[in-house]
Amino acid sequence: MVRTVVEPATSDTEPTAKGEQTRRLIVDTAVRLFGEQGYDKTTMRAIATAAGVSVGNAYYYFPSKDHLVQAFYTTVQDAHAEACEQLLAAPGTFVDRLRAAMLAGVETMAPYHGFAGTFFKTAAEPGSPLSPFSAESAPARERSVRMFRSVVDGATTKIDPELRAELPELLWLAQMGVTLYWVHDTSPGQEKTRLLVERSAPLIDRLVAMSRFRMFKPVTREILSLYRLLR
Amino acid sequence: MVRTVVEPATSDTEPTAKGEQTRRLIVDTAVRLFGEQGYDKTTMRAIATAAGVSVGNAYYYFPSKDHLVQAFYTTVQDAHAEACEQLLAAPGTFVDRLRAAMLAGVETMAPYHGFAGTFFKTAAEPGSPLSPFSAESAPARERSVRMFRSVVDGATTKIDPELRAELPELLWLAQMGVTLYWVHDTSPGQEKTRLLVERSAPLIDRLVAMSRFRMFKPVTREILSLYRLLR
DNA sequence: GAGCGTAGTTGAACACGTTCAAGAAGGGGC
DNA sequence: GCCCCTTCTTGAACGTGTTCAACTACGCTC
Repeated sequence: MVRTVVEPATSDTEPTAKGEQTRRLIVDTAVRLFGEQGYDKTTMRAIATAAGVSVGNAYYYFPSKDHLVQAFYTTVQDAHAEACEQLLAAPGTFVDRLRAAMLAGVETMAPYHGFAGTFFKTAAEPGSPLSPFSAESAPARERSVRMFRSVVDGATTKIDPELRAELPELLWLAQMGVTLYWVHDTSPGQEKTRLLVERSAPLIDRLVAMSRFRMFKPVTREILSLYRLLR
Repeated sequence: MVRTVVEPATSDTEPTAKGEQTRRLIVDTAVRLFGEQGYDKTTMRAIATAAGVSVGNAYYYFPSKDHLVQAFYTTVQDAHAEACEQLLAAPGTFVDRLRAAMLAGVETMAPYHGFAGTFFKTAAEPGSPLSPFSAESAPARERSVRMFRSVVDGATTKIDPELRAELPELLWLAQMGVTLYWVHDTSPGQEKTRLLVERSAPLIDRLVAMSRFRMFKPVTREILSLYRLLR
């Protein structure tokens, strides 16, 4: 029996060899073109041509152009997570770790600010797979939350245990807010967003610290309970 | 060919009589169709046909389909402002007025929840005239802020003067947040959004009340200063 | 009235995202 | 070899938002 180069391909990551290859080819080409010339300028025909396949073939693998952007989105997010891993290796104060993580996010996205808006547009649509709240985004979202959990867990600062459990998700939400601001930030080099991070990190730190005092318990509880109810 | 009968329509706000009339005709038709069948289903050709004009004519008055949606948006916002005027006529506690105003907003938007998402999509784009932060939206935004100022001014509750000045804008921002949640809210009748309003109004009220205490001054100052810097 | 310039109007044409019926490639089972 | 089934691939075709050169209607001056 001749062993082919094709491995068993049970059910793990590759359904079939051939298909996965063209899929990758299309994704890579699309990601490259998105980065080079932006979302709107990059047409499905251009992607297909550059990848050496037909338009219909791209649609065999991706239901829509949006789904191709998600691949791009994932790439950026992976870069962010990777950058954070190094930054958060050593423990430190909560404020330092938070600032570092958030700043890394802004830094990672920076090259794409020009066309981020046009894909942010589709991400804002409720039903879109690109929406940060969508089921399709769940892996990326969880990865990001896990990263913020590491921010919290590696922090030497004291944090109220009840808040601590939910804090990673809340910080992720804050990061979404920063991203929202960043997308609309027209200041040169998005310096205003950097300012926002620089100053809101200590602010969040202070609020977290305050929540440990007895007199803030009711309001902290209320916020947490409301958040749990509505997410 | 059906000719619409043109009456004088003595100009009070119109630059020219004829143009303004077709403009209105197109807007009204578009708004009607948007409400009837949603954003995506309503094509520019359908609008033009229903209005009895050509496609190109619609583009003579409106640079894009998005700009037509803005007319719809303005209509809804006007309804909200009008509803609030009655609700806020008599003075009351801050929390009651805030809840009433925000709830009225949700109530006004409710009929359009089905297709709100698709137009929200374009509103989220940074450059879009539909963006709540855009120059084109300034009148609507200012009207809304003015409404929240009336919420604050008519309140019998004591409020820190420094906060009081910025509070209307912050409340408008909160309202934007509620709207953001509302758009993504898939609960029946958007009851979760109503819950959000019901419970966040007392929360905001409590935070506002707390900000009067001496020990909160620094953090309040920092928040306000950061907000002023970044808006 | 004649001429002229601006405002208003038209519909064909363009490029795009997306769909689909049709075909090609590949791989077992006999 | 042959058949059959699934996976993959194609490109023409559809409907969309948008553009544009051409045309018409109107108000103005002389």
